[in-house]
Amino acid sequence: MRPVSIDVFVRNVLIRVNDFVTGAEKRADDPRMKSNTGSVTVADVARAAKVSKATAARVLGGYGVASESTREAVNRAAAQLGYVANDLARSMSTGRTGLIGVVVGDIENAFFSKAVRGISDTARAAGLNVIITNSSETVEQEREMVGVLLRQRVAGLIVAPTDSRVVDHLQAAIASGTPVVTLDRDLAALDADAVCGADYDAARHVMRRLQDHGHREIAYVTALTDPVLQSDDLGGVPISAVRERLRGFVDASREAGVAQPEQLIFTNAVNEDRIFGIVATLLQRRPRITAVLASDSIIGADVFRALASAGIRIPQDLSFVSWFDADWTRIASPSVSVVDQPTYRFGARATECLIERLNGSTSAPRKLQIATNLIERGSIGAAPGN
Amino acid sequence: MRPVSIDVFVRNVLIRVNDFVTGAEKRADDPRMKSNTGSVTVADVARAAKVSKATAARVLGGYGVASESTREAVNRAAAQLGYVANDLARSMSTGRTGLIGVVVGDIENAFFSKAVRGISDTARAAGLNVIITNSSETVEQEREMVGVLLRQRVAGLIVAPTDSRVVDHLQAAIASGTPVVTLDRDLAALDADAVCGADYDAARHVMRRLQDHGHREIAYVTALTDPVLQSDDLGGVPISAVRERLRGFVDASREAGVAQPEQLIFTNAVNEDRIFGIVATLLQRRPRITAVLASDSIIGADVFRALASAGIRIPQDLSFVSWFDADWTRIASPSVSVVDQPTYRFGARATECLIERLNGSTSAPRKLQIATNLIERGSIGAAPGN
DNA sequence: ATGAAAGCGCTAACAA
DNA sequence: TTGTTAGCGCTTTCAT
Repeated sequence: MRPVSIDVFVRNVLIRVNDFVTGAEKRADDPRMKSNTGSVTVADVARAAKVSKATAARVLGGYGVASESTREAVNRAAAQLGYVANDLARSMSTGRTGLIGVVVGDIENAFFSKAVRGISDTARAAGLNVIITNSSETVEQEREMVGVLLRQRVAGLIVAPTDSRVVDHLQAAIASGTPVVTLDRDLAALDADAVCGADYDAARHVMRRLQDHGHREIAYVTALTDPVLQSDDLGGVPISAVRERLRGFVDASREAGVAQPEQLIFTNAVNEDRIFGIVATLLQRRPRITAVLASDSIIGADVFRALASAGIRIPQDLSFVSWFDADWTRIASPSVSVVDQPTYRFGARATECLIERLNGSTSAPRKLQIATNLIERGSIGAAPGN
Repeated sequence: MRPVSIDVFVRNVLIRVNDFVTGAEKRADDPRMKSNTGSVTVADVARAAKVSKATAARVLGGYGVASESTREAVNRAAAQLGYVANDLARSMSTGRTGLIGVVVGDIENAFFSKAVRGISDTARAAGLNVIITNSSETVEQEREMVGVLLRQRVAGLIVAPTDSRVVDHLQAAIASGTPVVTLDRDLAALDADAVCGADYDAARHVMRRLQDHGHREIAYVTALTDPVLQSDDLGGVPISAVRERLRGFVDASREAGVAQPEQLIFTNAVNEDRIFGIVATLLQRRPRITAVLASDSIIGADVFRALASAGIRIPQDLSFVSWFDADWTRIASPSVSVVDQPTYRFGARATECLIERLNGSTSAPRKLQIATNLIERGSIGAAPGN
């Protein structure tokens, strides 16, 4: 027989909970009446199960030991009262939150949402939860989000940093004991693990392929703003992934005998209008540009449309390659050749790195390069005779 | 002159922090040596600023009052020590976390990532933070994630529920005082606010449009599994959005004189292979199917490719409409007409609803319908003579 | 304007 | 195996 008195008491409590909605006064008949969160605590469960708080906590928290009978009694009481553990309190005591903080540039970008999936899956498998935030590719928001996550006391941080010149907030995080792994982008000035694509190699590989098809005047379209490209070399480019691609592009062009490859970099591809404008000017250029590289799939999509609406035939008139294997690249006609970035794996590896750090690894920062291969589809053809 | 002693002390501390990396022993010269998180606390700041804990907490927490001079002293000390507030402790005391929990079906789906963006923006504007989780469209994971969020003591929940027959976990959340708003899908059995698209109307509108073009034999492709469609009516369909679209589809078909519209519903469109198979059988049917509706943009993308690879010309041979204005629909050739679901707005409105509840609103659950309009592009044409 | 002390819900010694 | 007692870092009366 179950202890009937408890059942009755429970019903009473539940009714009260419903009556007052917030549950703030659910224990109105309890002289202490202190609860501000309105939730059932270990103390409540302990009382109902007629054991000490510590004992109840042990079985509820799954640590320490307890006899089968008390274990049962506590669990029953917990179930009846609708006990929900308070992870905040638990974290306070243990000093561990089991939370991983993530800051991506743009969650709407398939590149990142796929990476986030990789992070979530890997983290969950390790018993960690994930908080995802967005920087909108601005340092201000990035800094703010890092602050929010640090105040939430995340165990570690995975960040796709917006600007390699701004590392103080991440440096501070590391210094205070919160490991950081950067995603897709490496920060030379930061002693942190980094998981990136092999962007330089990928760019060179694409260029070689194009050059094999007779292309020389190849354009590169990027969201980068003008000013950062002013400097002689590419040192000013604030995102390593972009910089490495550009370096690969420039080196390969130069080796193929292009005198001024920098002039074939088209910047400010930040929205549809800009991109249509870029494509228009790009098509005017003489000697004729015979191939175009898009720095990411968002840009690529608009470049493709601009090209199509300008009546350009791919690949007869012009060859085209985009970074990232987005959905649209297989639906486009012709289907678009892409540099496949396995971003799910980026996320998974980054999380694994972070977990190693959480387990105490203090080895030198590791800079991981994930191989990216060129998926050839229908958008690369021979350079038209010029 | 700054108090030099503090500066020196600070350096000392900082050096130690770096030496020991975790910072766990940073106050090794402090006899208490109790810190397990390794972070600077209000007590540390108070001591450095030579004020009481309460005073330091007041200025650091931005509540209560303090004289300009102490305010300054405290802030300086905090900056020098690298104080980072502990939101866990803060939440413990105040009983409020300022966190919104979100459970979506699939973060990789642009539909949801856009909604998530709407949620994040709106939440942040209200000073709330967001935890995003994934159910992978399974009830088990949905339940688990709701549990995680509840234990994290989120202030409220926004959920895209996977199965309208499983509401106990959400019911429990509401009963214990955590408001819930469902996104994209309504749960008849749950007394919660819901923000959905006007799916029934949208389906009827698309159908009317198609019928105006002479179409009668119109197919509907959905990820729904067979069994749930067994019942006579559509009552068994576990996702309201899908159900409403199907109802609209069936009603409109019937009104146009189609005897058995249910037979034009093609189920199990869960992956590329299945969808190519579905399209193959769909094309065999006689009388000939002249138009196809895809239940979402993931399905739509594969249907479009299957159609294309089968050599079907759109819209001459067949008209095609997909739900959701995904990227690929404008890149496809012809561009695809879509039912535009402003999911950013779905997310924003859902968050607004939730915030109203957090502010104490106890009005009856509101079921919001966001209008969805048909964006006509190039994939709808006259039905070919049959 | 400032300080002392209690407490949020939990875990973690230490005893019994 | 179980209970007692201190905290975790913060907020919040209540005095001063």
